[in-house]
Order: sequence, then structure tokens, then C-alpha cells
Amino acid sequence: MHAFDVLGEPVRRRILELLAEGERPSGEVTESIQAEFGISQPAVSQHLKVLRDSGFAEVRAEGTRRLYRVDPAPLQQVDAWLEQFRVFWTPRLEALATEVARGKRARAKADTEGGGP
Amino acid sequence: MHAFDVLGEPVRRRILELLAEGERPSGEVTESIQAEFGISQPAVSQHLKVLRDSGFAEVRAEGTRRLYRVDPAPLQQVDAWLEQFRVFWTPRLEALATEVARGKRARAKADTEGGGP
DNA sequence: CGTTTATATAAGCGCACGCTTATTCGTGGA
DNA sequence: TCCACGAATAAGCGTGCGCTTATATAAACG
Repeated sequence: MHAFDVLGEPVRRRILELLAEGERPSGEVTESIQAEFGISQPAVSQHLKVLRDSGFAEVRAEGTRRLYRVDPAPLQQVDAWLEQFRVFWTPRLEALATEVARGKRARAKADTEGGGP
Repeated sequence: MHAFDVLGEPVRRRILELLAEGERPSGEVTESIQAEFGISQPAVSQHLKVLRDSGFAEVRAEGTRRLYRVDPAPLQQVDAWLEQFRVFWTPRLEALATEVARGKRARAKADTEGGGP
């Protein structure tokens, strides 16, 4: 399942928002989601499975609890995909700061030095 | 239709990538997409409609041609949503540059002064 | 052991969405 | 005026996905 498909689901986006605040047991997530969306425990569990399988979340067992946390890798990919569109809303001067922030100077240097294979 | 649902479609993502390079007539987009995905003209047209209706693309008529271009607003919203996760992969020092790039200093100042309603 | 609690899986159903073919609309030129 | 072309819409179909209820797994505890 593609990253954007995963994020297409409002429930899954909300779960990620909750996990962004820190590691949380499945039960706690389920409680919040049920309160907000009115869906069943299995429904939430299935969304958590999608997040696991697609790499957005990692789990760790602690007794009978499952502690979920964000795995940022796929979100970072989404962020990278957006890069090609930032030119549309990022003013030039501020773009420089973004370049620095994203560590693109090193990449640009490598590109120059490489000169192509 | 939510922004992430729109981006969930591979064809629509590709169309946006094409439009990111500049304004293009429907026919040109259709040709590229048909070559890559092997779908019909109406299928592409329907995707273009979704992009229009969801605010990702704008159109302008020129004779019998329809010239499409990116409207960055929804993409910027997606970018904003990602903000809450950047802490997971943006090192601290570089985060400062990002803050500057995104003009958050003004917002932070407003937050401080406001002190809440 | 049996029971309770936490979470995951199974099975099945309904609907939204993306595709197709057929058709319509609108502009331009002979 | 009629035809050709670019593009959009209509109608219908199949399927993937998210939901439900029911059940399984597995740890804690008496």
C-alpha cells in the first residue's frame, strides 16, 4: 500500500497525530479514536495493522500491551516528494534557509564533484 | 475529497509532477499518462477533473485547448500537516533554519503576545 | 488451571472510486 | 454549413477497502 493511500484515511492520519506526541499503547489510541470516530476496536486494530505493514508505525510488546510509535521513514518520503512543489510557495530568500536545513549543500557538492558516472 | 485522497492516486500524482514543470495542455498530459499507465483519454480527463475540483490544478482555455497548471494551495496544506512530524528527522540545528525558512518567527511572536484569548 | 483483560484475526458485506465504451460539447477551418 | 479535432461528460461495471460481528491468541492473576 502506497504511503499516500495510507494517509488518505482520516482515522490513520489521526492515529499518527496521536503517536506524534509519543509512544502510546494500542488501548489508549483505540479509546481516543473510538471517541472521535465512533468505530469499533477491531476497526482501529486494522488501521494500526496498515500503519505497521506500511512502515508508518512500529510496535513493541510490554506484557499484554502493544506500544505503538511513529516510524518517520515513509513520512519523510512524502516530505521529499513535496520538494518539487515547494518552489510554488517558498520565496527565494527563504528557500536558501530551507536548503541549509535540509542539508542539500552536501548533496549539491556531491553532484558537482561527481559530474555524472 | 480530501487532499490525501487525491494524492493517493498514482496517476494524479504523476499528472501533478508533469504540471510542476509548467503549464501544459490536457492533450499533452493525456499523451504522457496514456504512455505510462495505458489508460483511456476519459480516464485521464476524470483525473484532471478531480484535480480541478479539489483545488490542485487550475485550467485556462486557449481555443479548443485546456491549459492546466498547478495550484499549490492544497499541497501547501499537506506540507503544513507534515510539520508535526519533522521533529522526527530534522536535527535540532537545522530545524532553526527551517523555522526561519517557514516564517515561523512571526507566528511565535504573535503566540507569545496573544497569551491566549 | 479458569477467568479476565488486551489485542489481533476471520469472514462477510456495502459502497466509493477508477476504469471502460459511447456520446456530447465547443472551437476552428474548408 | 458541415466536418474534424480536443476535451469533457454519461452510464455502467468490477473491485478494493473500511466497517461490522464473531472468534482467536496470549499474558496476568486468582
